[in-house]
Amino acid sequence: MIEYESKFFNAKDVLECGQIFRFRPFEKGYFVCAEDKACYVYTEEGRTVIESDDEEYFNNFFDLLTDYSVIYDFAEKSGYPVVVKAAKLGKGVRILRQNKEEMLFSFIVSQNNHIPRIKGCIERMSRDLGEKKSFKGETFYSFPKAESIYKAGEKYFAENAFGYRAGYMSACAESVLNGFDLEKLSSLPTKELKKQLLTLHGVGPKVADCISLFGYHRTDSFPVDTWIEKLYREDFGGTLKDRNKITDFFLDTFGENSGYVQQYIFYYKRSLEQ
DNA sequence: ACCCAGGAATCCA
DNA sequence: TGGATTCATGGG
Repeated sequence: MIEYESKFFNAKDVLECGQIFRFRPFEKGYFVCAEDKACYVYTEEGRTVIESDDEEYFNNFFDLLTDYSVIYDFAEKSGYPVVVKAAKLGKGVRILRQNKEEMLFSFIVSQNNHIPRIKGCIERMSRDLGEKKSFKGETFYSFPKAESIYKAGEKYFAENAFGYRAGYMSACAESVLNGFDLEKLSSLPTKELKKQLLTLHGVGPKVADCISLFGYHRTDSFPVDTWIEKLYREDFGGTLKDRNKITDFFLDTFGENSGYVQQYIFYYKRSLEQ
């Protein structure tokens, strides 16, 4: 069991800010799945508890070595009211260190899709193509490997409500099997990493930025989706229409902390409009 | 019936 | 290079 005392870790904030899809309410908190592992996490009065069979993995997963007070202070002193408000609301947000391949396939599913539907697709896919596991008496399934996704074929995804993303799933699975090495890209600078991710069929700028931020922990990434675009117009008075240029605007403004700011404001904007 | 969602590929000028 | 169109699906 890991115990972590900090106001900069809140299970709800971390899980519901949009960076992860495989979690569900459980007892006092949440049951979280990552790769072929699971944990139980809850926060009570500024104290977060993590139970798992692999503490080293989840110690890294929840980014426990990073001091988020520095990041929070940066947001609070940014000079942008919306960023200050967002950081206050999502004080317990952290950027998880998730598996690269899982991020690739998860965010392919995410494009032009609603979050509840994304969760459903990923859950069904894991049940059908992953391995059955259990933790604390709960059944869960590992995230399927590229090989399983490739073997399932485009037909499986088309028949299981993945829509036009079905072809992207098998195309990317094929690339990975044919030697597209996600781990090897770790040595590249962020711009070059993104450039390489963009060569995958079905991976555009937004999905590449999500993989870069959540899978490689490149906080000099700034995914722009419809929510961020709306926020950019309404709260930053922005006029640019090209999402690539909107990304550049935020990168120029927030630099190495762009990814953290992005999660704060994405979570904030969505929580307002529910 | 319409609109929208953590967009990207494709076509077209 | 930049803009419009097309691509499935289901919840509101």
